Amino acid sequence: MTLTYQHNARILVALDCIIFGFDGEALKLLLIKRNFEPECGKWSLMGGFLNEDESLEEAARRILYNLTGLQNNYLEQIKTFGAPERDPVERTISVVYYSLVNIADQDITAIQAHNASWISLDDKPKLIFDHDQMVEVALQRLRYKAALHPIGFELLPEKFTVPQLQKLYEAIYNTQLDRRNFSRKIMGTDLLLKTGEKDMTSVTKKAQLYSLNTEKYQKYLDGYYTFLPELAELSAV
Amino acid sequence: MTLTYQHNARILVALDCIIFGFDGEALKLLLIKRNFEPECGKWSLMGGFLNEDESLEEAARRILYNLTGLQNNYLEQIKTFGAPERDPVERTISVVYYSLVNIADQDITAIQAHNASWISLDDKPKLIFDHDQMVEVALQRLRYKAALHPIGFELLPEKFTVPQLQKLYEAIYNTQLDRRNFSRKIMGTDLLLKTGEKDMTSVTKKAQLYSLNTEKYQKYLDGYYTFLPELAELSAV
DNA sequence: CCAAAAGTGTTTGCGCTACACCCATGG
DNA sequence: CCATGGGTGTAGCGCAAACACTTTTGG
Repeated sequence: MTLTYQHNARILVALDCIIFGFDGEALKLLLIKRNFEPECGKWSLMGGFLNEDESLEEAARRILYNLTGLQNNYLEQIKTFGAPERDPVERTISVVYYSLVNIADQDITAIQAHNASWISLDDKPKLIFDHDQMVEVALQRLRYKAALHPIGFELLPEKFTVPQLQKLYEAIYNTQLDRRNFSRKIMGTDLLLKTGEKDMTSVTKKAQLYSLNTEKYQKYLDGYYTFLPELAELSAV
Repeated sequence: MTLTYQHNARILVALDCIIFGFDGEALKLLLIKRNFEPECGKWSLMGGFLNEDESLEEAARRILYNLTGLQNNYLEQIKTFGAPERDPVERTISVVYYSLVNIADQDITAIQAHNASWISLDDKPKLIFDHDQMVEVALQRLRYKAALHPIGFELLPEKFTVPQLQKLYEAIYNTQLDRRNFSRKIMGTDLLLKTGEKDMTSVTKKAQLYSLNTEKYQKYLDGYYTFLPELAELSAV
């Protein structure tokens, strides 16, 4: 006799992705204006269902790739939502991931085909089902993580300036930082490599362009570092 | 026509619980020596399947209650495991929770009925499926969380001494701490209330018994606090 | 009176914060 | 030469780490 788990419920497993981006000014979300049922016409996260033969992370990457054309982004599982009535169509649990992408790398055609747009966190519309709650948890997690690990870089282009990095952190934590202290702290990590180039888009003094020291970056990711102490308390869980 | 998600796969959803306890000396896990299939005779975490009408947390609490007779413990979702072949019987994803319990409160009859025992982390046997990995992630998470939030108290009895609390932290992080600095740091939080009683089990000087200031405790849980700076780097993620 | 563990005090130094000042660029 | 924004330096303070000493208890 072959062993089975006969009498237990089989349930739909969905995945939803919170996709963060940064345009130099504000922290943004890639959201979908649904042109399909259910809740057609309303805003939601990008999602999909788990297939029989793929892992959760594979499914999340597939969904992300379909929407943005991007692969190998920073992707992290956050939490699984499973309230019985969360999807009115049928009992569905949803495994939620968040990803960090460099807006400049996106595939605009793919995004438009899905009827998606980048929307500032401040302008976020109400989303369907429990997606608002998912965004809330994702933002909390991003703040928590970015205060202790240098994942912010994932949102920037290859080459970036220190003031750009600062703007990013200010957007994530919705706060103001001291230019001098920020610069010293970041420089102290040895995470930045001088490229020798300067940011020519600026009108006044051109800032140095840096690239990420990927070797050190890996070490900082594996380890733990009070990246921005002043931000720690803003990242309460 | 009613809307359905017809063509997508329905999948078994399991829950597995990592149950941490502390006996005054070592950090322990409540593990099951399986007397049922599959993998009968081997060690595993306590688990079960999600029912149609319950939420994930409800299911986790049900499983925890069945094994220990305990309710209202500290319980937190960690991660969902979903590799296609993780359960050889049938495709199953597993939502993993960890809980902190006071060993003294357990229901011994229930535990024995499930063929479960408390086992020190150091003596942990190999577990079935991907359960070893789950424990690994749970321990990481406990360390990460306990360095920034005072959840350690959940593992202790109502009344406890400062040296007991210190022993607990030393067990969690597998390290030695300075008595003087530890005491000062903990006292500075105003989390402890003097009971006036003393620990009579000790042979030499009897230590003060304290209880938890639950009001302040809630605030510390909601917020963020570098509880034990020296431990922060041990809690890398 | 001694050993073992609990409790209190003190110094030192590093790192965060809050500032002031100089440099580069375009108009 | 002036406005804007980038880059570097410095003083003060608070907290954590590394210590020594006293107190309580049982034998």
